[in-house]
Amino acid sequence: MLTGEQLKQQAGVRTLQAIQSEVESTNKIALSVDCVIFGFDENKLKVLLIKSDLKKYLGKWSLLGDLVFPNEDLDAAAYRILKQRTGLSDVFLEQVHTFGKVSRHPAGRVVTIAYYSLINVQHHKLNILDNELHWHDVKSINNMAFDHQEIFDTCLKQLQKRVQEHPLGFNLLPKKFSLRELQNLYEAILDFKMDRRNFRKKFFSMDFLIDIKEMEQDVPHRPGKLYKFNFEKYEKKKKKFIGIDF
Amino acid sequence: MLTGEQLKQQAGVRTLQAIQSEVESTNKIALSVDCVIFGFDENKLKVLLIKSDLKKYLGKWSLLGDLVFPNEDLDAAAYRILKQRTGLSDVFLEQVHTFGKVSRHPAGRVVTIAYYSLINVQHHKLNILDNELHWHDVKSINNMAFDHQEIFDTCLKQLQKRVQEHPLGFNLLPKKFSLRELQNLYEAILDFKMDRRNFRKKFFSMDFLIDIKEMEQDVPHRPGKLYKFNFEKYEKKKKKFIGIDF
DNA sequence: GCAAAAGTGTTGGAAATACACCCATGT
DNA sequence: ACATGGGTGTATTTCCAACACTTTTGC
Repeated sequence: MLTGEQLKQQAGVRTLQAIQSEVESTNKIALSVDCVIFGFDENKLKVLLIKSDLKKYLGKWSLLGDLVFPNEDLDAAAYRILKQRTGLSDVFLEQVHTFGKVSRHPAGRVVTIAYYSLINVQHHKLNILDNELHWHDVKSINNMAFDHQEIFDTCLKQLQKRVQEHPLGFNLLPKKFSLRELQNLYEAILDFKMDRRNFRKKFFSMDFLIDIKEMEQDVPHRPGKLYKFNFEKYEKKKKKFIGIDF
Repeated sequence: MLTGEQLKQQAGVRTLQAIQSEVESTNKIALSVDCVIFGFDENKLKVLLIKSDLKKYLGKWSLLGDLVFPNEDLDAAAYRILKQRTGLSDVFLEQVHTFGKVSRHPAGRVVTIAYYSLINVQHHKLNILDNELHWHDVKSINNMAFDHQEIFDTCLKQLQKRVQEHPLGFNLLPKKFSLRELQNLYEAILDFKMDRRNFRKKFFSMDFLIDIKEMEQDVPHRPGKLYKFNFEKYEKKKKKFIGIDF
């Protein structure tokens, strides 16, 4: 059992000076950010990975990440990585989970904050400079470096969940898209086929798709209408209670 | 524009030695864990807070937290805090989000990982040793120390969401509970009234409640049946697809 | 004219909602 | 007897799932 004083000592009832001295001395840990960058291409969900060059993980793929600078916000670090690797700003980014097992990194204690990001591959295509960087089909991902497999799995699950609750998916598509593309996207993310008629009914009944009076071009079949997502209208609607369901 | 070499340098394509030296030298940040500890008492959702003793936040309430030890897993740090403050082990704990604004803490750069925890107040009642520690009705929480208001709000929203999707709520109740207590719990967490008959129908149709053939004692009205939640049966059921809905 | 995907409605079942009365217990 | 909450059933509506044919375009 702890004495009251020890309890106070250990539990944060310290003077600012005491905390400051701890912060400045012993209890420091390296912090990194890792980004699971998703793209959608050829009707498949892809993820951008880089080859690890550490001997321990030679030839394995790893997520894009970097240490967080001491004077840098966490989100800013994630955006920095995205900018460096894809050339894109203003991309969708969401923090998912922080991974901090003591020995997760061979270089010492590194706690990493995982984000996932959704980008439009069309915009990005010309910006891959580094030939160690590749898009991978999410279905073929296994055996990554470090604990990146776990991080990736967690982020993919998060994406699958979120895409059903919020209109995130549109970040993976061009501004103008057909309903077929939208359905292909959902099928790729969730990994199962849906009924085409019910899918359309669902989205039309939400009433967030704007018919922009344009058609697909250069398709070898009847062209479909193109739509934009009405984010403003969506934002105005306050989120409803979903209901207990487990 | 960055050169290829700079890009490599900045983006993690470094030797292990280079990373090690960074990890060991400059890019270190203090890490803490903050716990939003929820309880349920007198039909109200409560949260356990401590009075801040920093001059800057004098008299304001703050979450229970502490720095993470360099050789300690993140979850272990959170459990340590819970054990110290409530005397309880084996409590429900879930990581929610990591907060890392550069100047969020007056003592320097401290990134904090927020958890929420659900405890059974009955078990805990005798273990509050520290008189700076108090249960607060969540509805009356405002103006906390540091950025703890934001952390608290985030965790409460997370709880509200999760409790609708998973059987977490039972962690706040005694092992044996009546349906009335269960409904009161949901109403307290979600902050609205539900129809009693439909609530019962819902839970009975899930078929996870075990009738333990006991009745409430010492109630000034007709006693209700007591139930336990069948976690094993729940675990066996694989999670279904929910459906697109936003 | 043929291949390929676009576009379109109906129906049946399941689940959610709204709603009112009798029952068991303590005082 | 009465006050309090326990326990139950039904009708209505809403939402979801299943399902097939005609149309438009490119080749």
